[in-house]
Amino acid sequence: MLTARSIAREDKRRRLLEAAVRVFARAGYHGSRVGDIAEEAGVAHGLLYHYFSSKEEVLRTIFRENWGELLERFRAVEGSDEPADEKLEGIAKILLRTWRNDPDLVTVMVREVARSRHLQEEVGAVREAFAIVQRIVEQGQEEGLFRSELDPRLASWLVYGGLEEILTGWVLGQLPDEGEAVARAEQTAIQLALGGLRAD
Amino acid sequence: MLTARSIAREDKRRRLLEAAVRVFARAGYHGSRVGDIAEEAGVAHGLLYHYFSSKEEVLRTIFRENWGELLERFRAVEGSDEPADEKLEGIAKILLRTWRNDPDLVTVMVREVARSRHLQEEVGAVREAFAIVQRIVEQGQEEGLFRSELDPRLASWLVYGGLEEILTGWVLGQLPDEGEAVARAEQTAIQLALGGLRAD
Amino acid sequence: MLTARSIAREDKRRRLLEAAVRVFARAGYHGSRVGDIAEEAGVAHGLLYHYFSSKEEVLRTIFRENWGELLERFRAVEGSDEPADEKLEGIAKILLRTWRNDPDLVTVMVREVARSRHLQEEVGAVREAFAIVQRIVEQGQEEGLFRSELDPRLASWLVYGGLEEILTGWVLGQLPDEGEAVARAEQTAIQLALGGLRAD
Amino acid sequence: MLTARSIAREDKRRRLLEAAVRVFARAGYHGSRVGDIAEEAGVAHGLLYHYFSSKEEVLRTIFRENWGELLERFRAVEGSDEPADEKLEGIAKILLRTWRNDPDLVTVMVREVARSRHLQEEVGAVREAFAIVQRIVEQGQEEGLFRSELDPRLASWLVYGGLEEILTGWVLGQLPDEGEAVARAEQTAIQLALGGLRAD
DNA sequence: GATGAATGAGATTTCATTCAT
DNA sequence: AATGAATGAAATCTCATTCAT
Repeated sequence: MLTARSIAREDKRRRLLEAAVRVFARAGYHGSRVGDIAEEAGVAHGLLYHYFSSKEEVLRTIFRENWGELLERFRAVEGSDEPADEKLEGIAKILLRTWRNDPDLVTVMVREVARSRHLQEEVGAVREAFAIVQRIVEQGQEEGLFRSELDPRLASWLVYGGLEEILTGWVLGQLPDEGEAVARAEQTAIQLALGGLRAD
Repeated sequence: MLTARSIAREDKRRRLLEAAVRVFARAGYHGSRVGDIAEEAGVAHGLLYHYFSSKEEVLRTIFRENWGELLERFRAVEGSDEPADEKLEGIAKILLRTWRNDPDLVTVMVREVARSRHLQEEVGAVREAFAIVQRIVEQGQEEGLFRSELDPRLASWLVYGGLEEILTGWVLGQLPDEGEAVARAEQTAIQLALGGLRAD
Repeated sequence: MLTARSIAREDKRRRLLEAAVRVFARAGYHGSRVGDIAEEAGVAHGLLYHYFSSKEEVLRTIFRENWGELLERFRAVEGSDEPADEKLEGIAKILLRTWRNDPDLVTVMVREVARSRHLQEEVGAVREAFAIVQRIVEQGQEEGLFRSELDPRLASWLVYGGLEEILTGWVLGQLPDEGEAVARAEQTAIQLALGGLRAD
Repeated sequence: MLTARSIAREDKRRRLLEAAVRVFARAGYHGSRVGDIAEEAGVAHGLLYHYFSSKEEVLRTIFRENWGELLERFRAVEGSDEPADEKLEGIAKILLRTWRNDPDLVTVMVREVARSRHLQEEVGAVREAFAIVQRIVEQGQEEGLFRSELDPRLASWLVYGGLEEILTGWVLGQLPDEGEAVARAEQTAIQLALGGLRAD
């Protein structure tokens, strides 16, 4: 039941998570104090422990909730009845457009989560994204669209890694990211990946 | 001059650096204490401060010395008189073969350095690697080997990111890495990248 | 007046106190959280503050109410017209039988109250018990039953301490406490004390 | 080897332990902060963790080192070739004289250790003291000095408890403790215990 | 150079208590 | 009365760094 109180509760929790994203993006996980997050959220730091068991649990939650959402969208693409190349294009667009949508979140995901030791247990959830790309590659090979001699698993890592590196370039401020540039990055990524995968 | 003393000195320094690589690989930068490094090196922890100004300086040194070596080899490839596709192949092989050569070092580079906040100042050195790949791509375009409509800078990030992701897969224990598998990864990476870049 | 409301009120208060005894016995005063007590009582922890001003006040209340009851029974023994040795026997039985009656309460009294700093102000109430024993000893000396050269105050502490140590042995699980054993402890305590006090 | 450094080291450790005894005696274990102990010892609080793994470990060490010493003396009495009554007298004197010798230490032992949950694991060491008293009682029974119908285990708890209660009275400031009073307490305790144990 | 005792800033976490609902 | 969200003081413990020996 959505009482006024349960709504308020959900609200504070959400505010803490969003504050944590901003703070982690700005100063990094290790450079952020629990008190910084609370201050950013406008609450006492003790409250954070009402909603999360630890600072690490906050990071884990950020990952879980947002990665889950991303996976949903990946799954939707996979489940569509498009040909494999269009699906891959869809994946690339979803991933790259997260940047404009929420740069802080992408920053945290790229810098604090992707290769972190804090979320080793969540590795399964990350693997799922690779598995989707891999299945799309396999589908493309079956359709005769993609070269069948390529190992689809390795290919999925290579393609995904390329996309993630673009995000990293934006996060590090090393690649231009205005609207135009984002579109060009999308195009380039898609052309390169599909060109590499495509059967002649 | 290499006196016995200066050699001994160099020796301890090196032992500390190598110990740090092992310890950082095992427990991460933040999970490692200065005392752990010293213990691994078999010296008292105070000694570390004779050779390095701080724990961070140790990480920075690891990066600098090893990245410099890698860059040397990249430059050698770039400077050779091979066609662009063979140069790119060379780069890929150098990068991927570092894994078998020194997994701990790769682990530290991938997990603690690549996207870290600790080495923002060293970003220039990383950029240099991208620049080399980018120039090779440009060379390929001039030679008519590679498609000229691709943005060479973005392409270099995409290609490099794919390679780094393979290393990450190995670091995380998610991709197989016995000799055979490494060779296949090389082949797949090269085929995919060149396939994507190649002009028809 | 005992309205339905005042009864309900009394009921919650009592439930909290009984819950506190169980929780303190299990985890100790410092190891117990106010929330644990409330949970054990099946109420929200905020409610505890309607009935008690603090966590310490809960402990104090446990002591006061139960020690008062014990004192009543001691006073009844003292006020009887039995000879001193039988009175002392009565005291010992009352004290030792509290264990079978309410082990949790005894545990709290022995571990959290008897030597605690939280109840320094209640020291007078404890002293009263010693005074009763002391007066019984003095009575015995006057009656010629007990040796008159013994300091009755010290004797009362020694006797009382012996009894409390038996309780402690039970609390710590170091002395057997099935029915038979309790009876034997009573007998031994009485024989030893009276043997020591008795004039030849 | 006793280098100047190892002596200094032992010195600081000892100073910390002695400071802890004073601070615990004054404010209780829970009322004392690690910083208070360090301040009393005249060192930085971090140093405490050089020598002890935790605040609790400090208390444990206080107990262990001092209780061990006491046990030694108990064992010496037990091992002597005196009759049982004189041995018991010896035990009583040792125990009661600890008060004048180191009131703070006795305070800590009585209030923070004896019935505490912090040192449950050390219970074996405490049991050893009871076992010694018990064996003396048994010896007395065999020698025909003590009444054989008394359970020697219970008797040892009763006797020991009486002595501990005298210490408690001193700790709580409820019993007089000048030289004269201590001597009288000794006499009374011994007369009462031996009177109770003695065969007619 | 080498050691490791000593320092102390700092960070997370706990939890009694308050108070708006 | 009853709830439990919110507060924030407080305390333990960690560990990079310094420095006397």
